[in-house]
Amino acid sequence: MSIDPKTAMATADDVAKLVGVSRWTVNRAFKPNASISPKSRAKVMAAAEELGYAPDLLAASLASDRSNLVALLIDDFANPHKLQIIEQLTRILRGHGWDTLLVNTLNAADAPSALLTASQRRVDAAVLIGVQFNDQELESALGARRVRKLILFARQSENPNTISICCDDQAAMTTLTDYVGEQGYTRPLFVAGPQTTSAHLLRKETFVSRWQQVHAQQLPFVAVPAYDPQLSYQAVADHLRTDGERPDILVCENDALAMGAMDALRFEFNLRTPDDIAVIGFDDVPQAATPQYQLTTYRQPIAEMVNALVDVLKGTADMETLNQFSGQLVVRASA
Amino acid sequence: MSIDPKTAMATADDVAKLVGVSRWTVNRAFKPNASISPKSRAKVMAAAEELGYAPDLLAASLASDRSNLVALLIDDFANPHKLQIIEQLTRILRGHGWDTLLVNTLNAADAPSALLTASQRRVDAAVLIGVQFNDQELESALGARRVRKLILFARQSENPNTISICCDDQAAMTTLTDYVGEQGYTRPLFVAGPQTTSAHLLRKETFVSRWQQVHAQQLPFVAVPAYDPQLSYQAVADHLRTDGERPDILVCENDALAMGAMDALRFEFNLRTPDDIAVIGFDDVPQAATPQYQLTTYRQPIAEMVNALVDVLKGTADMETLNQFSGQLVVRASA
DNA sequence: TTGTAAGCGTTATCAC
DNA sequence: GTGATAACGCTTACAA
Repeated sequence: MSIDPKTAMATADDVAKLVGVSRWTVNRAFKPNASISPKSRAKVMAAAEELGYAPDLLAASLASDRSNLVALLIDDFANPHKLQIIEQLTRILRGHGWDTLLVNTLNAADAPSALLTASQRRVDAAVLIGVQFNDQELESALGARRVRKLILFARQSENPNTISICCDDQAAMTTLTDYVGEQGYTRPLFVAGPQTTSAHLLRKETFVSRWQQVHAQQLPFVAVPAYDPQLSYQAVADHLRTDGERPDILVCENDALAMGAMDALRFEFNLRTPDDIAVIGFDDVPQAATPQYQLTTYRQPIAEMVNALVDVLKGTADMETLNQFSGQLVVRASA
Repeated sequence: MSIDPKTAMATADDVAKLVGVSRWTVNRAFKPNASISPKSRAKVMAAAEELGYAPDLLAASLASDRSNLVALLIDDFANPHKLQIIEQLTRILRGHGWDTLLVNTLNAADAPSALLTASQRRVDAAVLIGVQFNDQELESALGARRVRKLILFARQSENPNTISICCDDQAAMTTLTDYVGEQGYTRPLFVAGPQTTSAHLLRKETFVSRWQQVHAQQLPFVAVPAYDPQLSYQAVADHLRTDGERPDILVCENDALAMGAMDALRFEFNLRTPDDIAVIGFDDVPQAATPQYQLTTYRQPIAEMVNALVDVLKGTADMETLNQFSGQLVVRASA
């Protein structure tokens, strides 16, 4: 059943003994740029192979105070965009030598405890992605103080103790707002996510203020309690059923909401997109490109942002531009 | 920017000094069932709070040889079912005190290296979920004998050195096959995933042999190179375009393939489901329940299976029943 | 290029 | 209930 190694795991000392060198030499053989003769290294590596030795990363982390571990905190698994981000983050980080601890923070109340766990594992950084964790809670959480680097990914923050790697949401949303105007839509309905933190409010407020500035018109909106297509479906269906004036476009905070909204239009009201009501999203998830959605949306440069995260970890990042990434509007049939 | 604790992190010794007890007493205060007086514990906890102390899990793992870490190896991020499994695994494991290392194994060749990394972090177990990793490769990776427990989740294995936590796929597929027959379908087309390992072939072979046994009829199939709806869309579209006889039902190895297949029917051929061609899947992903799919499928008891994984980690599992879970057919409109 | 000594912060085990 | 000793396997400095 279980693979119980009969003999204890080989250590650097065992290898050293076998080769007839010091433990340090064994260690150097495993360091890329260590000063060691090719001959010694070859001998060490051969012996290591024979004994099945590989350096113990736990002991290494303890001694060096660098874990090469990053904690990824997520609480929002209904949004398919998260799967994309997880994929890219884990892949690119691993390519640069970091492993990823995935922590499912059940809800906002659980986030401080998740952060504490991460700090106890001595992660080099904790990356919060979409976690409902407002700046105030962040400030007071013990875990937050214990974590070396606290990084908000794809989300802005006003907290000076955190590093925010994200698009310029205002700029992105302005692009999108102007596009909606140019296309001739006149009665937008904004479909927003949870209205819990200032960061969550940003896209909506940018859209609303920009629209009012140009069209001098109050805007209705729907608030969905989570970035979950099914909840969006319900909220949009309820709203359209009760509210009098029918919008001509649904401007959605992200694709998860947009897809649910579009489904509601089609299956609850038999409305076509974009002929009856247009829909526009944010994120460009894979499903957005499928024939049933053909969703017009805004794509963030995730890979670039992850590479910036790597720079932050290495300490070589340009901190000024970290929250100024810009993506692109992806125009499809839905709006 | 980063939250560099000005003072070094407090250790158990610091707390001990402040309280005026020994380091071991501090440690006991943090152990649930340690023999320590409530008074001592309270004093220790107060001091710990003051100093921002929390036990270092790295040092604890090193000393105790138990990491409370599980590595999750995944190489298949296009399948939305993975997100569900990840969510439940991370949540339930965390509830029992295990953290999860998420390793993105880029491809089959990369899996041994991912396993090595995990072992170097001294994980208590490595869980392979959907990794294209055949039994032979498994065997050689196991040769290193570095991972304590190697667990295949939601997949069968013939390798006696691994622990397989999964449904009885033959039984499940037989249920499904019989349902298809009972519904009166006569010309099934099987939509299969990668034909790389024996485990991947299992569902298809079960369906084919069961069908032939009852209907004495050869069965066509399509092989999709990955569990990706988009690739399934293409493969199914190509097949239906070239092949003469039109099937009356697509039996898909899982929902990811089924959704792509259904999209192809609708958008490439303007065929309706189930009137023109029915579709049946496996997994019951959230999208399967949406109005556009209404997918008939088979749901595995993921939460139960994860709880079994916890038992395996604790060493309290009944090893006999680990690969005998049974799920249920979820009948919706698609077949 | 190679070796030595002194930690890193815990836990296991035994004594008191 | 509490305290002390010896690991755990590596890294950092420095010496040879």
